[in-house]
Amino acid sequence: MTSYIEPLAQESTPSIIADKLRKAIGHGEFRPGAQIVEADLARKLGVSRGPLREGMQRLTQEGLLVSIRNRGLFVIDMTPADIRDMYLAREAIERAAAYKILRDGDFETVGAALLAIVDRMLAADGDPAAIGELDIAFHELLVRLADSPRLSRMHRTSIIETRMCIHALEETYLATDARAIEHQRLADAIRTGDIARTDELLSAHMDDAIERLSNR
Amino acid sequence: MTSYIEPLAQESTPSIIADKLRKAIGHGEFRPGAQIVEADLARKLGVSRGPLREGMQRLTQEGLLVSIRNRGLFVIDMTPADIRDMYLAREAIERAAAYKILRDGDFETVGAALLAIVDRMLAADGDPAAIGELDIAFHELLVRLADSPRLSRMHRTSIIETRMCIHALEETYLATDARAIEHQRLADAIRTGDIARTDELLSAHMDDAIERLSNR
DNA sequence: GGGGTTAACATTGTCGACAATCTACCTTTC
DNA sequence: GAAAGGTAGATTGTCGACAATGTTAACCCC
Repeated sequence: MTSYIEPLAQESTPSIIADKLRKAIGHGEFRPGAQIVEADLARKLGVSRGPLREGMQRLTQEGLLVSIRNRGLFVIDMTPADIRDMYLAREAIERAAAYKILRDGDFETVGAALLAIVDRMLAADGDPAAIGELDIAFHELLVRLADSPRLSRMHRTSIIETRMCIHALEETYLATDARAIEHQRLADAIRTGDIARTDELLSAHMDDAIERLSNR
Repeated sequence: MTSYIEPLAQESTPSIIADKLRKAIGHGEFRPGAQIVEADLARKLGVSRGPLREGMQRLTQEGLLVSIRNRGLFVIDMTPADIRDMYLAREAIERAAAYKILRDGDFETVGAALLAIVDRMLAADGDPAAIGELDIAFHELLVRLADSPRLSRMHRTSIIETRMCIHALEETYLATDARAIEHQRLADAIRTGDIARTDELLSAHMDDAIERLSNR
């Protein structure tokens, strides 16, 4: 049971703006390489340029936007090298998360929760968009259940970048059951507490993803 | 040879401010838990509150500052749980960096460069401040030589947090040769390309650090 | 004396305006 | 005709002022 009495965290305007921008970028509302024009966006969001700029600085810090002085802010354009680097970072984070869960977490419960997502993937019956979302949900849940503020924060950025990639090539996105099976094996390894196998599967999983995204 | 002709990256004011703030926090100029008063700081830095706020948003995103709405920004106070979480993240990053170097980098050169730092640690002859700086330099170099923008960016935040911890208890900081030896073993493992041993030593190294910082 | 209300102060949040800079196009010159 | 120079437009960078909010302390009432 969670108490109703908890410190109420009023989010600051810049953080709300940052969230909205992240979603927009992840869902392809801003194309990679596109310029973010402050005045336009401020008008659309109904705020002035000040808070908007503050929010955009957050995304710049995360590496989702790149700043060119006196020119403006641009959405990052993921080169093949960027994709590899992003998966390197994601693997580092998710490995640490899995390791923490396996070592001093309730890996059986976590594994079961992950398998529930796999079930929904299998039920999605080849719908690329749905499977893509569930794929991301799987990895988000894995890191969230590791209960590490730092890993979660770092992971969030990687997830947005993953979304960008998936969105950029949704049409050529392979939505076979193979994806679901891969996740199922991983969840099973976690559920049974098999560290070595989890490590191996996670590593292979990332390599597969790079492979898929590079051969477009 | 590096060419003199290269794209000149003019850093934006917020990013310069963010750098200065990171240094100040890392070196204990702002104590953990202290409030950052915008007007004062803006005057000291010779800028207006606008760019300053943008820079501070970056540190908020990194988790170095926490924002309480209408109250202000405060330097993070590292609880024991935070220290553990920080080392979890640092280990994840440095492991990935070491792994990348060992797998497809020039691990002999990297190992040699790291050993050079160890030599300076041994030559520092027990000076806590010098050894602390070299300790950090060792880990910074390790990640930098992995040549991964994302790992480097994530690592930078962790390093500031490490600095905060070291600075907070510099007086009780153990400056024995044991620290240098630990790093020496690690550098040697990398130089000889021994993945398993690097993994093991890195993990033990982080556990040691947590141990040291928790038993104050 | 404890609890509640009120007023003054300090600090942050937001905005609009102006200055600095860059890009693109047009003009001039050889 | 091509290159250099100049100009207009658009966009970002910076600032100062004002509004909103929270805190503190004094004061009053019970």
